Amino acid sequence: MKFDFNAEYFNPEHVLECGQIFRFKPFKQGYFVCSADKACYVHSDGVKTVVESEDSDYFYNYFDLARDYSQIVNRAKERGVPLLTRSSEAYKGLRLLNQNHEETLYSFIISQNNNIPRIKGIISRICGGLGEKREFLGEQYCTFPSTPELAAAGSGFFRSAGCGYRDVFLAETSAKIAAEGISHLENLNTPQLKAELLKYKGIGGKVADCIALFGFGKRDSFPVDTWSEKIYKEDFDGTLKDRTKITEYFQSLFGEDSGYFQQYLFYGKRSNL
DNA sequence: GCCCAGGAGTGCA
DNA sequence: TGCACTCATGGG
Repeated sequence: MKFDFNAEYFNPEHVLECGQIFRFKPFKQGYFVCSADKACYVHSDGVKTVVESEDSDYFYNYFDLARDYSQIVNRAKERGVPLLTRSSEAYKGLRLLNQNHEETLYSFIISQNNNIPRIKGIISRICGGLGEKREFLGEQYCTFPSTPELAAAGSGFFRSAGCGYRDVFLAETSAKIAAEGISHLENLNTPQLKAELLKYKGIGGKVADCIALFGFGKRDSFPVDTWSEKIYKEDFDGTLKDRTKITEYFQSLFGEDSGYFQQYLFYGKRSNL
């Protein structure tokens, strides 16, 4: 099955390269993208962006296609912040993904104090070791392991996959979720969800914000990492040092647009816009 | 060899 | 509460 969408506000490169997703690779004329136990092929000619998969409904929601991003970009430009104006114009094809809860949670535990290429490698090895092998469009891929499979693997597996000291975080948190489930995380507001996420080993403020934003659709989240800190100092003349307070500063400034604007800024800053 | 990466846990004052 | 220290690992 395939469907297409206006490419102006759906650019595969912008969506995938902005740091919210770690399981994708160049494929044919676009990208091969994996999410949970599914895969799709997304490509664009600049006019139409096409998504091919075995589950159109899943990927229509995954790419957040029910939302009008032209209004978000317009609101970003109205802020009068030079970096935000440049970034939202240059990357107006960026969209926030609606990712799987558990894949997002484990992936961002791995992301702490780590760089994106290495994060991709680690997650790829975890999926290769524990996931189910499948094929789509003649391309082999592996599903993201279930929580019970991760919990059964133990810290030794995570260490061998290259997780480093994060091995025990993944082992403990997957065991806790295997025992308790995560259904209690649904239908919470953003502060409530963040407070619950902070109870897991390996999840601090920044990672909780990323999980809330990318895995639970909490668009009023504003993750603050080393890049956001740099943006705060250089582009907002900020003087606060506490990352929690920097997060609160941006949330009070951007409100319900926090998550979108954070991604424009993050991607723009990393791209040296 | 050093510094950095989408940071967080721990110990100590 | 605040702050310094430490934690694997690979790239530049």
